[in-house]
Amino acid sequence: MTVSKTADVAKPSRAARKEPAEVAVEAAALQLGELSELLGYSLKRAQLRVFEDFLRCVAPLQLTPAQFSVLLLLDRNPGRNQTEIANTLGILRPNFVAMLDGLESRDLCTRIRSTNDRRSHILMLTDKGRAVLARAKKLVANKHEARLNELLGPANRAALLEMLATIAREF
Amino acid sequence: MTVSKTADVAKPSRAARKEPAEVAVEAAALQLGELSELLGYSLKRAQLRVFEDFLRCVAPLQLTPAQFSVLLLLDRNPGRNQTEIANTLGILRPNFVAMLDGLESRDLCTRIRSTNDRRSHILMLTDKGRAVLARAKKLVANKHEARLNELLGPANRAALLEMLATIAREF
DNA sequence: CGATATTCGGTATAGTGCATAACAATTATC
DNA sequence: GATAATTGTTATGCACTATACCGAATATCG
Repeated sequence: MTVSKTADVAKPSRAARKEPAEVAVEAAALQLGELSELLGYSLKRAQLRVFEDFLRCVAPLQLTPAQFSVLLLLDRNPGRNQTEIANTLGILRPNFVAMLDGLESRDLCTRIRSTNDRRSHILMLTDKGRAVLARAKKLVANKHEARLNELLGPANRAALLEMLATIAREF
Repeated sequence: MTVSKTADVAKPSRAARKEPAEVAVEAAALQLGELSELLGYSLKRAQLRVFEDFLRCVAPLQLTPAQFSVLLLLDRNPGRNQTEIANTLGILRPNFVAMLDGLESRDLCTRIRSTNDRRSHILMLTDKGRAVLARAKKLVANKHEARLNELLGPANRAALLEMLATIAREF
């Protein structure tokens, strides 16, 4: 469809009349050109794919990558408040409120008013939160990361991770 | 960070308000734990950094990564319509309209009603568009990608690009 | 041919992510 | 004790994304 007059490859002209059995010509693939050399382009495309697959793999638990990262951080860092967790994840405090509301309403974590500083809320995983996190970890490891390992191989996957961390840290 | 893309708005000064706060005690760093092994996490963080740097490097031309990719595609694929360009970049047609409006209002490209199919708009770079693209390419190559080469080394950068492309293609 | 379906660009709209300003309560500073 | 800073929060705006729908033009097919 959309046969361009300047197109390089055209169907051999069956010109006079339209033949019904002629399947529509698939448009020629566009040339990406320098785009395929642009790191940001591949980076974003890959990121979208990976997040997409993450969501699929962990769909039974209804966790987004961001929510999963929060649960992981809470498990690893008990006794921290909202600001500390949000800062570590690069989430702005105002935007972290609604996110925590969601997790707390699902009984995955709780806010506890600190006795030291009654302004701050100490965040804790609930038992259910720990259970969900454990299940999520397994899904991620066995379905998500395993698939990446299969695609790239363990060595390449490790190298990729290292380079991405370097960029995130030092770029 | 937070480089506004929409208009001539200058970047909000970072230290405008909060200069004197030279904090003495920084809170102990949180443990990332399994987060550092999660590819999607590093992937997104790296992508944000790379886009941020892209915006900085190409700031004189006021081009976002998405706009740059459109100009690149138009240059490489003359005679294509909006749907083809948008599809190639993973942009939905409705969202591509405003984007083209912006580029066209800056006289970087034009929509030309196709004579073959009067529904479709053939997209073309203007002379100014080609000039801006040429300048943008230099900025990206000399400032942006050069910095990545410096950080990773040419071989690693190529390997990274290849793996990201593989993920974007086959994952 | 003519009726129907499809495609194209476009509008409207809703959801989400991200950023800033401002506020009450609390704590730190001097 | 007066002032400044911090914490969680609300409100708000902007950009990006996704879907439904529309008129015009074209394709399909009886």
